[in-house]
Amino acid sequence: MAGPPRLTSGQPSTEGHPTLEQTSGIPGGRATIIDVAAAAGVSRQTVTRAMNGMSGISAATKQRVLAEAERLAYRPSRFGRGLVTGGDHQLGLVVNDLRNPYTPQLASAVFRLAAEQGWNVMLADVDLASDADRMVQALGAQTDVVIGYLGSRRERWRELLGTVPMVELDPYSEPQTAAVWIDPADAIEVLADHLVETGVRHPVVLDNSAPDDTSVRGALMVDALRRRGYLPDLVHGAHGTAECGAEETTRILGRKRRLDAILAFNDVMALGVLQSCRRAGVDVPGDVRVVGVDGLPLGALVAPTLTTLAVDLDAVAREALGLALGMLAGELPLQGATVQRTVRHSLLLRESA
Amino acid sequence: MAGPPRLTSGQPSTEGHPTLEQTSGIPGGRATIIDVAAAAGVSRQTVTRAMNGMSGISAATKQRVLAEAERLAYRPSRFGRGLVTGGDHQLGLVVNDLRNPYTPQLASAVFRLAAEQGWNVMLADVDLASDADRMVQALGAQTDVVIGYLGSRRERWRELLGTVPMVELDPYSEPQTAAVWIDPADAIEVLADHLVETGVRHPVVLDNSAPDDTSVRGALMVDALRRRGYLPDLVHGAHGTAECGAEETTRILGRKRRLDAILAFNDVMALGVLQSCRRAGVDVPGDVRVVGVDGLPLGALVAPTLTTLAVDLDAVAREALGLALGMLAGELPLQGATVQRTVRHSLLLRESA
DNA sequence: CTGAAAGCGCTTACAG
DNA sequence: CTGAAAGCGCTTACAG
Repeated sequence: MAGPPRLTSGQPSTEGHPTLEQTSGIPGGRATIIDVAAAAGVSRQTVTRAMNGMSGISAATKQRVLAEAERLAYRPSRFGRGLVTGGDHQLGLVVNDLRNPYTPQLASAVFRLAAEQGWNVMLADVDLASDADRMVQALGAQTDVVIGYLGSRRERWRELLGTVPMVELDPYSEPQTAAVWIDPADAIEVLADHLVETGVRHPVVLDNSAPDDTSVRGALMVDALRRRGYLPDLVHGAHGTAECGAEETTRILGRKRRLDAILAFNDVMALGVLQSCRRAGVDVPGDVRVVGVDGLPLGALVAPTLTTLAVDLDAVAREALGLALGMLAGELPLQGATVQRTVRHSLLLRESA
Repeated sequence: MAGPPRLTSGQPSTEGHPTLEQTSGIPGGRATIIDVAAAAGVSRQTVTRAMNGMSGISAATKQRVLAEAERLAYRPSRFGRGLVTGGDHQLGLVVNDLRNPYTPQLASAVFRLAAEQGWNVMLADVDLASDADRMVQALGAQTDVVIGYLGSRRERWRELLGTVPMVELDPYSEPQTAAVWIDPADAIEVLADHLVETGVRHPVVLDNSAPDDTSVRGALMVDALRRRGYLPDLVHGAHGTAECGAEETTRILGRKRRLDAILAFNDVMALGVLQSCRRAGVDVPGDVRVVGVDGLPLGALVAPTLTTLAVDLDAVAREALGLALGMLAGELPLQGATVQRTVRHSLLLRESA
């Protein structure tokens, strides 16, 4: 069995291939059904019949029409067709960075549920986008409803989306629209109790936030620990990535003597923490206990496996889609009164704590 | 700082909220610009001016129109608008399973590049989809060009996509359309040499395929090893997941005495291999060397870090988009003669081999 | 500041 | 088997 042929690679066999305009003579650039009809000497609806494999057309005519269509590189306009057929339902999903494993996990949950209901999904990754505002606006123009992470830009994006209904995921403060809260508070209490029981003395919270700021999640962790008599350190990691988690951990380990637990903002950062501990010869959970947040399957693949505050992302997707479809059906208000749902984390004990 | 409010959770405050039809009196269900114009007692283009924030409208009229629009839950049709404005460029991306970390890695590369050029991306995950065929057809109806993994269903999907140009990623055999090969052949040769140099004697290839089948990639590995005098075992894992990699490894380790290298079909399976080795007390790379394919960043987070055949997914995205845009611009043929590009893997030595 | 007219590209009845 | 007519919902000139 040989590898793929290499003759064509990097050297397309089409040098000097004439452009569409040159071959077709269509001045506007793109052929319409009128152009094809004229070229084939038939009416518009005969072209429709040929293109869509409908009945009521002779084999000869069909063949002639299809040949002209191909010659003119004719592709029916999705707008023209959608206008008359109504088109499919289209869901917009705004996410932050597909390279963070949390994102595809959420996206796949939304995607699966949407597909079951016959909805298509358009994705906007506002972290990867060169121009997030334009991207969000374009998303709104192409979709019937938008779900997603809006963060601090939500007011601006609410404007850009115009009349498109919106469901915010994990709002950072009281939302103006429909929203699904993802609430770690209960799980953090359970976790804090667990740390007490296992004899932890000097926990550190590794947040994902600017140095002068603290995330809601980080604040909840610190508060839960304080109420149990701890004096937790709060460390601000700038990026929510494994690299950042690793760097901060190396710094912490170099500085603190008596540290015996690290609560990371999310699983990905926690994986970085584990890596740093491993390299520093710090035993987890023997010397230091490590906990993440999110419940990514990934956490079960590392050694030690990662204890985490897990979210049921299928539930998040279900609630979000429920709100979105309810708004579209007119059963829920589009604006003004906000409708909210909550999905809570739960402590998933694995090996690292 | 308190957690999110819980008053509203699970108990929407909108019980008995009247439906759109009840409030608006629009029989068809959804209001159009005509309905709003009639309700506000103005013409259609005055409604357009109000909705789109255009000039040439008095504040009073604007306010009245917007109020009626909101009351009727009016949202402009994307088809009506697109027909006249032309609409945005829309790229369709067909992928296999977002939960496999390879997929978002590829998707994010495509996404970033597309966004730079002002394109939106619609995603179809044909593994998660309940009805993949319908999904692909819907994708074609909403997009200007489709890129993606088609596997063995490509002929059927080619039909479903109709006139929408298509770029196949990593075809399993000679494609009928434009395609980007992802070719591990060179890297496999380099890897095989490396295994020889490091004294490996009894390598096993852990493929992702049916028991009576072998993937191209697996076959290339076996062949490269044979040509160097090895008698490699070929194991068929059914799923290409970490779980599957782990299970098969446990089985292999239980059976084989002299195994000293495992070449996995992909990184995710290799992570399962590492996990199984760890649990069985088998040292990697001391007792067994482990290699994956894909070059996922994830492989740098585990212990030992994963040696792998890496692909430059940015290059894959670049080639694929180049072909797609070339076809749309009429610079490349849409059908018939196929245009192909190739991106090659390269050996990325980390700790596991 | 406002509206009557034309048209975007397609499909769906309806006649022949 | 084929075509003339109407219409999907919107925006873009153009007149007033």
